[in-house]
Amino acid sequence: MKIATWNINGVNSRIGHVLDWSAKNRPDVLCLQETKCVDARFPLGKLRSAGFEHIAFHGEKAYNGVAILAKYPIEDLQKNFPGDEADALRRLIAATINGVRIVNTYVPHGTAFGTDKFTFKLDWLARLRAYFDDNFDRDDKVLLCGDLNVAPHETDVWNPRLWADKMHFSKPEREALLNVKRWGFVDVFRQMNEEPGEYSWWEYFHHSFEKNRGLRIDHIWTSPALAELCTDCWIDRAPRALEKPSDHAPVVAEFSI
DNA sequence: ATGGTCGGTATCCGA
Repeated sequence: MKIATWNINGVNSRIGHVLDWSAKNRPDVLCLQETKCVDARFPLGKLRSAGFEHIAFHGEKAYNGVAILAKYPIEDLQKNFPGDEADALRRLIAATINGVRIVNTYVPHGTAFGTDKFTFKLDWLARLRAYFDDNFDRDDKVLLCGDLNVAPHETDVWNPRLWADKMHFSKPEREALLNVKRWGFVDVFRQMNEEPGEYSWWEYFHHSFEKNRGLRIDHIWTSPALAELCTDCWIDRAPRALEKPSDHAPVVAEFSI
């Protein structure tokens, strides 16, 4: 079973890239973030034609939005945290597919230190941890993926000294994300890859991609039980080099399921 | 260490 996560930065603007990449890489599940469209504008027909018979999505006008595209049936679909208001930002969608509980998230960016949006980011990550405490068992097959908007370790940042006090790598953000990880998650990308210089996001400017000045902020984390079944995990940089790319690259994991 | 660059239904905002 091949599961991928990709912040697409506008699913309608990037539909060609999604279709091409899916045809070539044939994921069984593709989790998208930043679809940036209301449900009525979600390109359901095109994605169904691409072989994703089972699709769940949860979007809003212009911002946020998450989706799960799958070749197997989707069970126990959940949108946002239990108890969220109906108008809460669309940042989480979860489903059980082939016995794997998949939680696809677009963690808040944070915008700037000292703002309400930064507090919202830290609070959201605390809620994410509580959500796993309340609803999940480490002995089950559990997978958290998405744009987690934090690079957890120095090897996940092209220049840790420069980024030490910047958004995505500040101490409070790293601590909040590592607190989620302490639920019991295994970072399956790091389980499979120890080398530095592997990133999933590069700024659009300063030729960041060409210089490989990026951050690893898109992740696939699993429960220990599922990590044992992981056979490979990689970041596919190819779509980031295309014309009009998303600023993020897909992260892919394979499991012997 | 900056200036720059995207998408959205937009002429700024969020990233």
